Amino acid sequence: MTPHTDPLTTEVVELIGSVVARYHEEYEQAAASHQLTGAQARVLGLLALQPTPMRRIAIQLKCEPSNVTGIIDRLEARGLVERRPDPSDRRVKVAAPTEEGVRTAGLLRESLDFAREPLAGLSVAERAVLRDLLQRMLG
Amino acid sequence: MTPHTDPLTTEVVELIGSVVARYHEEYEQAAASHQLTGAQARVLGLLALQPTPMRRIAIQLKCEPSNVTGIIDRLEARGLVERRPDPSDRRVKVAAPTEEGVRTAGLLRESLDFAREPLAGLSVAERAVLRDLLQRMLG
DNA sequence: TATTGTTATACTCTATAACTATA
DNA sequence: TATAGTTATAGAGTATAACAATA
Repeated sequence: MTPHTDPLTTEVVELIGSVVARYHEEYEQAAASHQLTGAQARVLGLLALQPTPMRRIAIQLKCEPSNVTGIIDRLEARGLVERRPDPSDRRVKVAAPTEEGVRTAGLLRESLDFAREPLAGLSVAERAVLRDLLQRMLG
Repeated sequence: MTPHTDPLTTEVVELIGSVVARYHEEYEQAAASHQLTGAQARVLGLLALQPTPMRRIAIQLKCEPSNVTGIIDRLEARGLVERRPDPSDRRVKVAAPTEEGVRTAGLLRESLDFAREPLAGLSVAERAVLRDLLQRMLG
């Protein structure tokens, strides 16, 4: 019922906190190495998977739609993203990465060494166990 | 050498991304439930462990010292933190939580359900395995 | 001279509310 | 009338540079 009171759980909680801190640090660093903010890098990563309407970006970022306007504005000013009309609904604007945007998203992904490097220290079997435990943690 | 190219590692990397996203979401939510921003909650948590000079807070937050001034200003205006002189060096100001700050930090810690709830689904042995794998990942 | 904390400035992200153009 | 996107506004975090007080 209250596993957070036992020392083992506390230890795991703190380790997760460390993983989160490290992940963020390296993510921001990777973004900065391409002159992008974290939010810009996140959006560019999304769009590299699939061109996306403004509204949907806001949902995926869990932020207000008005914020997306600015983020896309800045990515567009950098030539990494463009707004396209949606033929089926003229209210909608679909954000899509330009060629350079796709390239930058690829580099960004490669420079995210976080998981690659530390996971190299784990065997295949251990990585499989980690995957299963994380999956169960996330429900 | 390049474990990120194999599907298993990719899966683990994505799971870690999910853990990070969920951790942040719940952290911000817990902070907001006490009318605090994430940065304010983080600093209050630090100070609850130990009163800390401004400079040191900046180092622990990995940000510029000038930012800490504003964060402490806002916590001080809320009566959660106070600045104390350091008798041994009159340049230094030590930020310390007030009584209410200590109380708020405690409530904050309790409302961080993130790890408590999902970890309840793992057995003690599984939590121990998870702890060991995370420790090795973090080097 | 070097260090601590602050101020001033500028940019980005964030939420809220009001607006427009479509539907 | 409802929805998609934008604009306007205000608050918070961030970095940079310059400054006062102290070491």
